[in-house]
Amino acid sequence: MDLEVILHSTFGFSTFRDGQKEAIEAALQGERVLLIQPTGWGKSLVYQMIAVIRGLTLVFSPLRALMRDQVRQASRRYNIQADTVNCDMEKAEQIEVLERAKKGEPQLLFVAPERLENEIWTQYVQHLPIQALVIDEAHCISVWGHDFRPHYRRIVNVVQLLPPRVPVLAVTATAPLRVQQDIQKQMGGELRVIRGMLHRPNLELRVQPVSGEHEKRLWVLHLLQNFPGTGLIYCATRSNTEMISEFLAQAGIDAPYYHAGLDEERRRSLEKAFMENRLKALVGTNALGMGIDKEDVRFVIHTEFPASVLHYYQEIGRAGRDGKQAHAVLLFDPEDRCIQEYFIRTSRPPQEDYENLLHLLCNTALREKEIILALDYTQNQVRTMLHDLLDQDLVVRDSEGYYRAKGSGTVDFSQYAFLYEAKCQELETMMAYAKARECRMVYLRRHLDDPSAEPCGICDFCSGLQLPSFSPDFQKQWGDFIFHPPLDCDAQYKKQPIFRQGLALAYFSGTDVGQAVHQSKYETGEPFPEWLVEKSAEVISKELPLETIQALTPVPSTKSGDLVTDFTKRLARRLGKAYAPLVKKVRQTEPQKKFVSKIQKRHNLKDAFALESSLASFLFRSLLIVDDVFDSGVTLEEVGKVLKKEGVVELYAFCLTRTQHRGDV
DNA sequence: CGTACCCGATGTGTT
Repeated sequence: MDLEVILHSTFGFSTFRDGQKEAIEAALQGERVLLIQPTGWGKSLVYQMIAVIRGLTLVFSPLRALMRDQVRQASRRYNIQADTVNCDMEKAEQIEVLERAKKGEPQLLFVAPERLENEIWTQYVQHLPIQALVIDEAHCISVWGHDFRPHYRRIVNVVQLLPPRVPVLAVTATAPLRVQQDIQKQMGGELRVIRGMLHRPNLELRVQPVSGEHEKRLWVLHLLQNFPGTGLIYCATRSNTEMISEFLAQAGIDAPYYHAGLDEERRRSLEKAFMENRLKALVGTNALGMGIDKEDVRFVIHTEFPASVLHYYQEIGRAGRDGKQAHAVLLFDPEDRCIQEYFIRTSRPPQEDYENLLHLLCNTALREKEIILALDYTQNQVRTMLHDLLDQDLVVRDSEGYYRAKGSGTVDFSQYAFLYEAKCQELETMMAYAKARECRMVYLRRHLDDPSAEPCGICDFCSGLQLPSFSPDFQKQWGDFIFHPPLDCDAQYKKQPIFRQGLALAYFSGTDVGQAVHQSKYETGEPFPEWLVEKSAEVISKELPLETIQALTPVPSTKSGDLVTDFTKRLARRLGKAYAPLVKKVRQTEPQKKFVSKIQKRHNLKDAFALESSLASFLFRSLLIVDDVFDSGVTLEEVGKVLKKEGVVELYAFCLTRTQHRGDV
């Protein structure tokens, strides 16, 4: 078999890159190959060629968007038969593809690891003539497989079904030894590891020490005004992406926020706009990632450091793929470790939850969905626990998806404690990057176990160059920004959005507004202080179309002397608007637990509100509904619906505070 | 206070 001939005839290249041929040959000879090379090096060609030579090649891929791109690229560019099975397809469509695969027709078949427990899939899998198996973005096994996406630890089950010497290949840009070991477990045998050099000679690495979000904002704006081209801005939380994006908008820079809370359509349209250079930047959480395939990203700025060096290298790796000069700036504030520690802490539920779950499954066999409802945990929590219990052989899952406890065993948490320590260590290593007294690129590469690392010559350590700072005038011009978080009021009533617009004065946590609300609400019971009325009035006058709003309505409570009622009265007076308590609470609702799902909140509040006076639509076309804390938005929705039903046309919402956690869990 | 996939329950509107 002459690989060069195929390279030329199918792919149109005349020579292989260093390591490509080695990887292909090793895999074809039945070795288990882990190929580590930076993005853009040509890892897909390696498995595409294996597929061309061997036939039906099963590829595990982490994202549907990635699968789509790969199918398109393989079939359009190289005329390779490529297919995918995923949840945006109808059942019949899935069966069609699997029937074709049974006959060995597609050369490439892309699936997510979660496919493994799909009923249709399990019926077909024994009959598929799989000639090779590939794990794309294999670091996901380690980064996600331990908790977030446990199906990444089930890949080995498929590998073990394959006849011996069937090629098994894993590819990624980042696999330090710990990750390599996790990958090896899933590949089920001795690994041939091919490590390329992770040097990115055109990436200029910089660290800028900062303190607090005020200073960070100024730096981000300053950098954006000075960097040419387009880039990415990474934040640790969704709310920070929204804040940064709004700040930049006020400075005239179009850099929308991007995170997993946006719907698919919005995400795709942002990606497209970014690709077409219609945006200066995208401000995103780590959702901004593997789907972004743009050659000329000129800069990546981090407003908070990520969880590990691996994460950081992956994220900055999206800059400068075209080989031209690109910047990677980390705005470093050691205080930001708290948020990463929070993510580490909560990546697994507390021990007692495992015991509750195990206890529940002793008596009855339940499906995942039923467990979620019975115990009121999130899907992630339940899934993580179930897979841990499956691994420990304490629970079994039948073919219909029912889980039951096996007997009387106890959960062993020692492994998870070990993992916790490893993650903390990786966070330390990331933080030490900011303080490192050596070439930044060398530091990153060494911690990714890249064997050869020469100083890059262009990072701040090598070059001795710091980023030029901004002037006092600049600081004066942009320094007084205060963020008023928008409220996601996208719920519909009769195809119309219930609210035209919603606004909070500030976030609940970490702000003086939040503290004042907390104090009145949970400690003193005293009315909200007057400065809250004043600030609210200022913001409402500025941000909402006050002239069209006719009156203010409080979200009602069954309590008398309610804080919100009192506050709304004072606010209405201050704004010179009518105070109109049009809605009343008609029954007592359950006191809220800390984390309940949106569905349960809706259930709790259903028909809890009714019209106080039938004059609403007669008197008012346009109302502002006022509350103290915006959490999931369900309360506002319910109150809004009552008024909409009565014919009030325009509704606006104002809350003193908005929580930062998601209400949709 | 963040990441995805999958699947079936629920709600809304049309014929």
